Amino acid sequence: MSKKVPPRPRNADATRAAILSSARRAFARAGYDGVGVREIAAGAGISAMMVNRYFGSKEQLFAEVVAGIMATPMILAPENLASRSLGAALAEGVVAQTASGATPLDGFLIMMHSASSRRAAEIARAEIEQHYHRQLSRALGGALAQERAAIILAIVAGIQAMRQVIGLSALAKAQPARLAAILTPVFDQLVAGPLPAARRRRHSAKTG
Amino acid sequence: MSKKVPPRPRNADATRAAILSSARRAFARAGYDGVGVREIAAGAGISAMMVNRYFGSKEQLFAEVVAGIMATPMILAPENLASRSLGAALAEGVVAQTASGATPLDGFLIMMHSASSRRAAEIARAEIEQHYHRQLSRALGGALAQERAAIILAIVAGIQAMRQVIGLSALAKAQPARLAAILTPVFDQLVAGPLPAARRRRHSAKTG
DNA sequence: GTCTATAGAAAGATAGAC
DNA sequence: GTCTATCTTTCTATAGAC
Repeated sequence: MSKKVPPRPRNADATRAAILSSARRAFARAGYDGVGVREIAAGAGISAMMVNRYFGSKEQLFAEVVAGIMATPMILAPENLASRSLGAALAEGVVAQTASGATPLDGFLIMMHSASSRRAAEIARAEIEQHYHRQLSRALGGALAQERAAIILAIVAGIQAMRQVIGLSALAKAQPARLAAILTPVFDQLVAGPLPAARRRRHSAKTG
Repeated sequence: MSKKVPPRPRNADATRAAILSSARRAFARAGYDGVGVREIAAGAGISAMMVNRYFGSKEQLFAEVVAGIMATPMILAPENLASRSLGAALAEGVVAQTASGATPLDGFLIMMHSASSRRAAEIARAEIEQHYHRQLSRALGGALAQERAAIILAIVAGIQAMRQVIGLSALAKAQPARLAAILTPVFDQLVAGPLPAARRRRHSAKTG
């Protein structure tokens, strides 16, 4: 063959974006350790070498992917939290967005799948605390706000994990409305927070 | 040196148990992909070759570790569920057992850390459904028992993940009593299940 | 039953041509 | 900017001596 393999049109921005997109999909599916740079490169339609040329290392690429995901608003974004009943918003949001292969929560998938890598877990923890936990703690306020926010995050992560990662039948096949009905009072309770002792026994007894 | 390296005393049962113990610790810490047979062997005080000699392959060793864990009762064992307030038992149990490097919940850690491996996820799902979810659904009873049981499992898994895998500060550093105080009403609500509409507002108003 | 030594595959990262 | 080819390391698994 006299004609060389036609080199890909040179476009740094497009290539960089293609790598990020491919990496996001790959990390969400198989985690940091479960995917190689060759596979990521193939998904972007380039050769393996380019990944390191653009991002320096697999680890730096992972960090950029995680940062990009954290920069996107999601269920716990302030807009959703301020608009209506927090409990209902959280319940409906988490049920809807963990249903199918919804991309908005790639972040949780990536973190779950990458948790076995020490470095990946550290990156995930830092980003979660900076973005989600900080925002949610402030939105909640009241006593034990940090602990309540952390527990809400843990519940969201647990639902995500059992539904999409493990694929627990009772969650994966459940009717969304039923799950939301179960979860709404749970989140409502966590949003309301511990009532002062004097009021504790009157909680939810208003119309009794 | 004329004296050879003294070979380890030959004891098949002890060696096998040592490998299983080391593997359990290693898998819980770093997941299926995150640990090599060399490391497992070192933890058992033997050479890497012995792992495959005893268990055939790394995957078979993993399967035996998981099976061994699932055979052991834990927080969700029927005894605990039947003894007292289910919500309080669940809350105190999960808080206490996710605190330090408690071994009883190695199972959750291993599954979380190994979730990126397709085979590991399948093993985990089958075992969870057969043991924990089945037991818990029966213990709960009532409407939507399967969904409620699955959500309880998801919450336990989420707390575990955020506390021990991710290491979210607000959970890792929190006082156990405070976490239990927040979680008890959450679990109580899930254990009680959705009340008939006529009774809903009287829930927890008994001694008011 | 246990060891040392190594085969064979796959990973991340790099060199140098075009 | 992109490629092919290769370096180096690390992994699982096996062979063969003692």
